[in-house]
Amino acid sequence: MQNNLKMERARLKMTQADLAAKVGVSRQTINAIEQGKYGPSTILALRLSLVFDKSVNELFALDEDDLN
Amino acid sequence: MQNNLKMERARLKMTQADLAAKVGVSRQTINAIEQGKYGPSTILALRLSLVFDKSVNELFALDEDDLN
DNA sequence: TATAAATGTAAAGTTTATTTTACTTTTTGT
DNA sequence: ACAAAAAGTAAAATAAACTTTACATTTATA
Repeated sequence: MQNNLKMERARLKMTQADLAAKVGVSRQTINAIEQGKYGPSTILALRLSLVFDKSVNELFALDEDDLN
Repeated sequence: MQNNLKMERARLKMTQADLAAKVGVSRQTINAIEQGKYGPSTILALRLSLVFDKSVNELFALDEDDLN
């Protein structure tokens, strides 16, 4: 799964810690997701959607591996 | 977290087993999500988004409990 | 260029998502 | 009404998300 978190976060000039606090997870979780180590829960994706004012589909996309 | 899976699935006249097969999870997972027992991963939410041709934000919504 | 802030990373632990098996209840079709 | 299909449920197991602590590296700034 791909994502624009790093870009969107830069757009809002937020640090990983800022974002983590805003969506209620640890800084490491944000970091891991940005590094593509794993994907978020849908609840977290929706919270990020709120913060960035972008749909989950705009923030996250399936890549080849995820398409079946 | 709330969702319209049951509705959307009805719209496409699919059974829980059909849907499960199409998105690559077990029938019980679809059932549990429809019953609100837990939320899906973002990967699964995106796959459901594909099947129903609806955005993740249209399919799933945060409720009071999830808003902080 | 030194220091602070931000980011990356890793291991061990907890919680939540998902599977499998199996059974019960409800709905649909004849 | 009966049989078959679909949906609901539950327990035990595994996998994935997330936390905490701790430290190393990179980037920004005085």
